[in-house]
Amino acid sequence: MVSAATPLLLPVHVFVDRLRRHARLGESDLTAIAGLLGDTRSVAADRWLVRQGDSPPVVHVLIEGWAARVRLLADGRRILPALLLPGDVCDLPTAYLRQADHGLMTLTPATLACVDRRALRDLAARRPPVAEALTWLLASDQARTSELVTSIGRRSALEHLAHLLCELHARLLDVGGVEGNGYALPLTHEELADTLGLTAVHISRMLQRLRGDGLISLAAHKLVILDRPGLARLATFHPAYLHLRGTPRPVGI
Amino acid sequence: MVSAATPLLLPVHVFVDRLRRHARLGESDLTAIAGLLGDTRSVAADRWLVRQGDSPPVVHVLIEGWAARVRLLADGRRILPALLLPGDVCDLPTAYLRQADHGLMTLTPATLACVDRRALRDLAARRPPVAEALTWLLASDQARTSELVTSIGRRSALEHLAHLLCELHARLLDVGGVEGNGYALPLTHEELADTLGLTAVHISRMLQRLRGDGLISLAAHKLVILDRPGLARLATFHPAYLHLRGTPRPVGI
DNA sequence: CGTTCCCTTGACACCGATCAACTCTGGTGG
DNA sequence: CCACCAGAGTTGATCGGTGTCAAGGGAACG
Repeated sequence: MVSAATPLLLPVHVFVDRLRRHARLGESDLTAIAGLLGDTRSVAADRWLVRQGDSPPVVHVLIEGWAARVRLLADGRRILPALLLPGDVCDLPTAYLRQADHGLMTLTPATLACVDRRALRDLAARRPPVAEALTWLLASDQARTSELVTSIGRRSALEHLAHLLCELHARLLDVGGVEGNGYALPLTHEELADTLGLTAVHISRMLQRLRGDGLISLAAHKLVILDRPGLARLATFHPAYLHLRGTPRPVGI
Repeated sequence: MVSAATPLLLPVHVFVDRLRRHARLGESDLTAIAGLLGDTRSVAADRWLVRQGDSPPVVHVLIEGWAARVRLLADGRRILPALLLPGDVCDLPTAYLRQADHGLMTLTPATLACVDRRALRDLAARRPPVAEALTWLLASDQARTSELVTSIGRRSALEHLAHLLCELHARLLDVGGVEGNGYALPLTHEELADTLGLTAVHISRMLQRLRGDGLISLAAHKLVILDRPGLARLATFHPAYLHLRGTPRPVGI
């Protein structure tokens, strides 16, 4: 199930590899960062890694599987302000704030690396390029969140769903999680609903519309994009906001 | 009108003063930052400072007045993913990305300071505490945007509006823009609608509800919060996400 | 083989959008 | 100082998108 969700090539170094391609870091910087990524651990699906309000001493780097940032309101309403894919730093902002204003949980079985907050900040202080890379990560994270605000606030449910499917395609492409025109989409409708600010029932309806319009097929958590230009047009998807400049990694083993 | 909207004490140094209170910077760091804040300029209301897609060579720091980040969809739909108040850095993320994925415009007459992107990054490279302060700014910006996602995605129009009024109160308090229980709210209903992802007509109705419930009064762009606990309760407003640790500045001259 | 989620579909309710008319306000020029 | 006017706010009627509730079917897992 893990390997089905994330067919990655070099498990542990998705993150370092991404930095190599997108940030301006020398090999010694990369080695230093890799040195902080000590212990890797495996976690089952639907487990809390960080609770809202905690202040964990580490930053989590996702290596395999899917995770999400989670925000809860007092009465149980829930939203996932970020879906996290292999190579993503899950909670970089909280390394610089007193407490996490979002929780962090796995959505599939996952493997993670942890980086000590203090060690990371010390490394950044000693190596300006590392500090720049972290800042770049934060800035592009912010860009993604702004795009999400735009989608939730001003796109229709159908447009927003199409946009999410396009975004996931582009992000997975960058870490080698795409095969052909499709990818594994391990989320339930409820999880999709909570990332889009909608309800599971409505997700089901909108997926039926996308299927009926011949834009996608989705079964057994395998998504295939049948008409990529059409889907992108419907979503007004412009991948520039993802700031993925490097060439995508090759697919398969 | 400008001074009515932003009754500030030490115009040029709102920003430096905020860093002094919230970040761990030595006086020499602060002086170095202040040194970059050379030329200040005044801009009329409703002027573009940065167009979506541009890559301006400077970062804008708002000194007086209100501004906003603006995102536009192809068909004219608009959302303001951030309202910017005196002391805010308007577009720090774009200093680290190739292009701005949001525009930047003034909402009232405003005065701004510009900082050369390159000079800022150089300073951060030479002074780790400055780099940390920038990272802190980015992280708290991200926290605000996440809260916005929560509000747009999961709060009702009434709750969201109440939340915005609470947030503005807290943020203005931090820069000395609050008098008693009220503050100048120079936005039109349409601008409020575009920050909440709603329509101007609905803003009008929700403001009437808040007035009718005795929570606020609003006339001539002067907002008074009549029942702060009540408004915060309705909004489930918990100011922790703003990460304003320092003591608020005193009010008046 | 059974049970538990998860997905699907329908009927209906409701929140917020849209359209339209009217009022109020503040700024401008005579 | 007054008359005018454009933009902003208010209110009502109606529409539509999304939520809610409920029931049934199917797939995955023990």
